[in-house]
Amino acid sequence: MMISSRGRYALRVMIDLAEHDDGAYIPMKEVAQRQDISLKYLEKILPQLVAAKLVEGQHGKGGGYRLTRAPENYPIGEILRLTEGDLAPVACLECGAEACKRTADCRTLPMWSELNRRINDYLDSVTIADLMK
Amino acid sequence: MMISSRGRYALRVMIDLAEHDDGAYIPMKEVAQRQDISLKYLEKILPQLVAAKLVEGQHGKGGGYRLTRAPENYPIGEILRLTEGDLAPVACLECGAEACKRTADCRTLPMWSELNRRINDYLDSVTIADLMK
DNA sequence: TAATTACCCACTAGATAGGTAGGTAATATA
DNA sequence: TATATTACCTACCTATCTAGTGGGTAATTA
Repeated sequence: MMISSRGRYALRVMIDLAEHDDGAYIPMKEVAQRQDISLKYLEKILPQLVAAKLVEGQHGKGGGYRLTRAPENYPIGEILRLTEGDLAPVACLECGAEACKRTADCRTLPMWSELNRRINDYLDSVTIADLMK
Repeated sequence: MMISSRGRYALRVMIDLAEHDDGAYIPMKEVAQRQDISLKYLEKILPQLVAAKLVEGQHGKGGGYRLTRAPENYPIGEILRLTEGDLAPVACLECGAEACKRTADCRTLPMWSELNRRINDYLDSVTIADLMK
């Protein structure tokens, strides 16, 4: 399995924020209840989304989170690459991967590259707006 | 990351057997040396390939392994689904997965299904013959 | 000032990956 | 028949990762 709970939860939070967006901040407590996800666990994921400016957080009463873009401007691939670290199907295609010595005449590398391209292309062709009710 | 060493090694063994096929059995000791993979680890993978009749094994001197089909009749997807257990990108699409209660109106399930379809379709469109030198 | 909310840090149980060690069973050859 | 060779089997190990929990602090509003 390729996509962990972290990435799937991030996606569900973003969709939830999009579907309940009325301009106000939405506290994560509400999202956690609606989505039936541990609030504590979400609190570890959200700061990463804030740092990447996918959402903005506001402290205090009346605070919470809110999207920074229109839903159609969030490609799913962007959210997953951020939260999962990478979507590469094999280790040698991961971002910081050190070149393996077999790279030059590796029989399988071209196939992995093409698979990687297809996965990313598809996930970048879908947006949050496509997944809303 | 989605494809573990187990699946990648299985693939490299199959390609090695295909490239060195002269009708005789090829001992795994040779393959392990050529591919620079732990023989002990390969010995844990091969019985699974034998059980699925992807290769046949022969004991004793002059023994080893040999492909049971022509290289163009091995879709990569078949080998990987066997050795990896599953290629599903998310847990809820795995073979023995119990239905999650959100399935009915899950926003993300259709996307995961389509991704799953694309991954399997591509990997089934490539064969061992395509990966040989 | 009190309540609320984001955010930070440390810890943990369980699962999995990627092996290693030490054998036994089957087969060919001398 | 003896020996070497090879597949194949069982048990074990260690490091890493996942999906959390617990206990706070900082910022903001009412």
